[in-house]
Amino acid sequence: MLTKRKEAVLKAIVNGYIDTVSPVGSQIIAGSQGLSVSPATIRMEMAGLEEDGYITRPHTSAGGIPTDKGYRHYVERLAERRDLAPREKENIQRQLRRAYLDQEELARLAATALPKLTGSLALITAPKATQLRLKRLDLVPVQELLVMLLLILQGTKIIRHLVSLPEPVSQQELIRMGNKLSDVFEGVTSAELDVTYTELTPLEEEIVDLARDLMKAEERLSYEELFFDGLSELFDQPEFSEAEILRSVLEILERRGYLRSIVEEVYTGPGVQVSIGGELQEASMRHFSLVIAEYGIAGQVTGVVGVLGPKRMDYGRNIPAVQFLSNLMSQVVGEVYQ
Amino acid sequence: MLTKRKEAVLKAIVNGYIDTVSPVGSQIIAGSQGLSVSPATIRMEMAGLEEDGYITRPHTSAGGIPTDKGYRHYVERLAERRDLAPREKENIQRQLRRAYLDQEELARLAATALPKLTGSLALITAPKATQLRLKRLDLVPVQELLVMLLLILQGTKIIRHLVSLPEPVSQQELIRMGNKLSDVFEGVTSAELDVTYTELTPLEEEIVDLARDLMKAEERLSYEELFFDGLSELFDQPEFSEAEILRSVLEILERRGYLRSIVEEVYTGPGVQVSIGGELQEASMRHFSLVIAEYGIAGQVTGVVGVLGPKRMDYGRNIPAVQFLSNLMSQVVGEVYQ
DNA sequence: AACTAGCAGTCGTCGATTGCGAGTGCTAAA
DNA sequence: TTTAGCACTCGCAATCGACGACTGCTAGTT
Repeated sequence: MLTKRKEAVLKAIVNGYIDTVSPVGSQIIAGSQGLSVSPATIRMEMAGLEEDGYITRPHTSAGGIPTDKGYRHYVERLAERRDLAPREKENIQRQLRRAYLDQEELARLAATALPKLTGSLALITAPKATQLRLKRLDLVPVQELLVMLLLILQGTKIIRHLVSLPEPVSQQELIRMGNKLSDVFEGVTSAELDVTYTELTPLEEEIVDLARDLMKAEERLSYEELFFDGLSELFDQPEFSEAEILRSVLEILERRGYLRSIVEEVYTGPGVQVSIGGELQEASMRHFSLVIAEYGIAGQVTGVVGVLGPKRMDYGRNIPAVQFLSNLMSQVVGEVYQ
Repeated sequence: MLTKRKEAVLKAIVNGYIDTVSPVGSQIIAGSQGLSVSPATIRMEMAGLEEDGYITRPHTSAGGIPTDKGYRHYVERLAERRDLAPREKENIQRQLRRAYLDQEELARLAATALPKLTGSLALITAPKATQLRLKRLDLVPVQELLVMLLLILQGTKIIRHLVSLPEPVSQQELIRMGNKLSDVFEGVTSAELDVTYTELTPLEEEIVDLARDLMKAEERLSYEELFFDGLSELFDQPEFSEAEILRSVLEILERRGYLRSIVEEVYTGPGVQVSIGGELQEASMRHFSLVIAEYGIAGQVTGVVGVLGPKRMDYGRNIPAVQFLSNLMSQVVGEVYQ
């Protein structure tokens, strides 16, 4: 357990380091509010903090910088949360309102808004329903032996697939089939899409089978596509002035699979989650922190929203920002799903 | 006009610079094949080339590096085109085949394939039809007073839009309307979507009006979304080891509007177009070249495919690569549009 | 007249050296 | 327990010089 004063020193170090991106020495700490002791005393405390693993020093005679453990303590107990300004909130709200139809668009818009607020890279997955419901099924001719199967699902989601026909089918017939199948299976989940239900022609059965497979495949998908935005915001951070670090991050971002796994792994419960540096596994993430939260309707449709930034990001601001976006997106998604 | 030998020297300089990314001196040039004269003679030629603006020197006693003018001459007359290996072609073909339904997906896949081939960033727009044709119209209930209007267009494109109803309409009625309107207006262009055609209820008229507006708006859109991929490929290039340049490029890429305008401006005719450094306007593009080509069916559906890379990219390979992708994508798009 | 060998001179790069200043750890006194 | 003082440690930036890659020029060769 840290003493009150040690905590104050740690807080000053983290705040200072977030500010200046360089090791902070005892004199500067002594000058910070709430600590009216001499630098020498501070140094004693720093020695203690170093021993306990909250800070390190780049070299013998340099100031302290927080370790992952130090950041963690800071995030959990020391950082003062500063909510977004009402103006900022309204702005975002207005932007997201524009896209409550297309949920991918929603995610994309959110991904555009976040970086400016947080100085970090935004990571967002489109909302994903755990159970899909069919609202309508269409068959649209493309070529003589090729039709597009269109599954329109609850929540404005659409699945498309090309189907090869064994023999030509008239457009009238396709429309009839679409109407019939829509009629029979409206509002049904993938599990309930059963061909034994009614009397169907062989071709109709085949299409229903295909539709079920498509819906199941979609449900199995762990997450919708992951959007990110704000790379340049990230690159503005002084600690990333070396191209090497940037390169490694870029590589990871382009390997989307990895990011998805990180998002899933990190995510362990409701509310905003913070992962700092080494906590993210993967060596090249050493210099980064991730702040994420789930959004949507629990058990029905959910997605993930978060930011990836330098370890020394402004947690006090970013955590509420992610929180706010998560709530807002839940609300927007909820409107379409009732 | 350049003499044969001056051209040979220029070619050696460009090739050498592309290889080593550092100024190339007279001795190295003298050693290159096809030039059996002494370095001193080369120096004379180099002096001439410099005077004519084909090369510069970073400082008095350094080798030559090509200017934009030098590259231009190289691209147009000197570079030896080297086509992709059959193996590479097959690979790409196989990849693109997977997505001939979703044309956005097609663009995305192409954008993933190109960077590896060219060591550059890929830029691709999804195919865009100059004139849209309606294949089907659906009305799907979302909430009591909210329906989703779905326009299914030729070429598997879909437009979605939410419509607020003045009063509740039964699902049966919505389906009936969808079928009726699909029936009346099947295969029609936006210009022909005219409410005076048949007898329609006020609500139906309203929907047709909306559909026409949506299609027109879509047609007016100058280009579909622009995809890019391969940033890390770009960052591997040694001349971009300074973070400053990277930052400026990233900013431009995130300002998608600018890229779109560049693509449109640069594009002036059929075949592969090359723009080098300063030819791209915009100061921060000084170090880059763009190789782009149109694809699709002229006058019907077109998109743009290209790569953005360092000025010293391998033009001899990248130009055929872009050419190949343009042809391939034209073919794939053609299959859906017949 | 065209080419080349030779040479003096230019200029960037790299490594070593140095001085400076920020910041520490320790000791001894308050 | 706190603080003042001081010697000491390091990183950083600036300076310097040696080195070497090239050039431009001149004078001689083919």
